[in-house]
Amino acid sequence: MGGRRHGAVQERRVPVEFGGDPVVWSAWLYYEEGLTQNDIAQRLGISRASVNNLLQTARDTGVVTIAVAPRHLQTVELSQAVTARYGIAECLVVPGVDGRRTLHERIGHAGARLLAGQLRPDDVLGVAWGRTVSALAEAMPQVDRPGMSVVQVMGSAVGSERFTAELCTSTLAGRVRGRCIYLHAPGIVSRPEVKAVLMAEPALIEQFRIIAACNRIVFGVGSMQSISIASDGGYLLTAREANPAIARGAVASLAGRFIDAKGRLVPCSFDDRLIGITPDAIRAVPDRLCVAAGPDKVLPIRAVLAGGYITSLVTDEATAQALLSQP
Amino acid sequence: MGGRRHGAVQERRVPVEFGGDPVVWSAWLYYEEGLTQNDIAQRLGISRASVNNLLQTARDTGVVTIAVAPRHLQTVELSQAVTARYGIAECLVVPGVDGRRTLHERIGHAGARLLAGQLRPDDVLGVAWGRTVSALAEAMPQVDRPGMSVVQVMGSAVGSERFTAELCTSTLAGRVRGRCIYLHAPGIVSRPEVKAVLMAEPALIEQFRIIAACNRIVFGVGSMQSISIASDGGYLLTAREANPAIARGAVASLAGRFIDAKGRLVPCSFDDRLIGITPDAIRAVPDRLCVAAGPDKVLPIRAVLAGGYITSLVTDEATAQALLSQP
DNA sequence: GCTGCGGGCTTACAAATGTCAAACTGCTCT
DNA sequence: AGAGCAGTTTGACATTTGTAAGCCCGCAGC
Repeated sequence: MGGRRHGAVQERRVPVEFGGDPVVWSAWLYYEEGLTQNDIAQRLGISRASVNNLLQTARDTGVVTIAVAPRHLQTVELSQAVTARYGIAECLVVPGVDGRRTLHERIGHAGARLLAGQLRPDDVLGVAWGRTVSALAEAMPQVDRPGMSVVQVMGSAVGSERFTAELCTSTLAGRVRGRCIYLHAPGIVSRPEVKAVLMAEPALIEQFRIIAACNRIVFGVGSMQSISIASDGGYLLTAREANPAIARGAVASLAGRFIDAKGRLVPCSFDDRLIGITPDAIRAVPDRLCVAAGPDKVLPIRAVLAGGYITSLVTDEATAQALLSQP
Repeated sequence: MGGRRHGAVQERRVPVEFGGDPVVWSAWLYYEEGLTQNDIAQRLGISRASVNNLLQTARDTGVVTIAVAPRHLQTVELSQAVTARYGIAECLVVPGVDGRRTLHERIGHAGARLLAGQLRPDDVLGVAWGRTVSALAEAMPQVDRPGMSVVQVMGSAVGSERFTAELCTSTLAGRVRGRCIYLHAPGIVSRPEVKAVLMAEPALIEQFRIIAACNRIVFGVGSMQSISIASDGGYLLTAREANPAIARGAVASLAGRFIDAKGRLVPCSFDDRLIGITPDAIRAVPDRLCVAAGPDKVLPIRAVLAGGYITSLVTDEATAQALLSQP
């Protein structure tokens, strides 16, 4: 009632002269002019709660950007130590907190920030598959890069719908408002012959041509322990198939392929049934961002670092520390 | 005491592993992880007030960036109307508020934001002189553009120390961490011969070569009413010198020269005693940002718009409205 | 060794902000 | 016309944040 009367008494809410989007106005008045939400509410003839909502919207839609410059995070000692020791271009180490967000979400968030700062207008960005990559896509701020292409680099899973390769790709493409290019093929097929047939398809040949043109790629890395989880999703492999690889030294899975502690490919029975980017092709991409953290990821991360698959790493405090303790 | 005892009892917070700058750390936890200042204080083992201070520092030093995307401000109808009607590339209209900041400060602030978003690594930025330009320089956020040059395009005044051309230039150069290039000459000299002598100096020839190389320029615009003010500063002209020009239709001063309502140069007795960029040279710069607002600036802004001296305009609500009302 | 001084940290308080259930709008459908 | 409904907006409240006066500590001078 107070509000109603107030409004009725005199002012034309959002009056004629009030030229535009109240979201933009309030964002400006609040973040740039330093007015309080109260002042703004009065000016606009709406309640303070509404102003609060407008500001929320402004943040959500990217009208205002609040960001910690990633280069400052890199000044943290841990980051620099990792960068120096493993000879990569950059490393982001996020603080280990025990809030309600999962580790994946926090790493993904940081990765998104880093990525957002790096994207150039005409980038061709390859996107792999995984829980952390998915979190990264979700956390990606809205940035306009209409000239960009976002490319799915691993075939699709059949199982769970929440972390599919397509979803990672399309979410990310949406956030940058770029072109979204799917890989229309299963991630793993039943027989090598099927793969051979598919790979001969013009559509797939074209797709792999685009994949080879990526100048940037985002991926996670799997531990051998998580293979069983992956198989739950019906995606990749059963532990039965993985065991022989483990026996031959495999410590990590990178885009579905196994590598050993030195980063060397461990050839496997199912390699010729996988459809997706190869580790060698990853290494050919100029900027290669790996997002991964957790105790079980320490060895895998070491492996991809050793293999030279990474130029940028996003991880957390504990994992970084483990990476730095004696091999 | 709570705090003291607590700290003494057991833990080294901010432990060895705490790799870095508490400013960066708290900024990340607060702005990216969404923890409250309380949570952070606990984690870091300091008081919440200190965390608040750290965050303040983080904002001041540019560790976190909070910005309203200028392109959203442009969506405000007024901006669009001005852009359409006068055929310029962009126009920023800031809300008219009656806070404690002056009009100059608010316009300068907005201009700074716009400029910050436009600057490219190798820009050569020309800087004129004026109250609003000065405010722009002060409000400029810290951005690293080490490859940039910032060039003074008008000779120096003798009078007041607060708004000198050198100060505008050097402040701006400092904010972008670019090279600062002064114009070592008076803005106006006593006799044409003096100007001729100066302009033959190799140092000045070089300077004007650099000025001609600007790909971007920032300037204000003077009204004929403000001439008397300018003369107070001992800078430009006396009303006595200006009057004949007014009689011949001058409505605005642009970098010391007078122009009429159509934007045409009004030749004056003192033109050959002014040292600085010419209006024609301004028009040769690709990106030309004009910052100006106020009732007395409406005619002058119309004039520079008519003359095609502007590609980007920053002004306020009232001025934009006046610009849009029938000529 | 005592005393006075400056910087930074803290405590306590006042102001500003976020949240949520309830009220209100502008619709559509009967 | 009236009821029902989805999406906003609002007022009240609990939490979070900003701030300023005071405290503590290390240091220089006596």
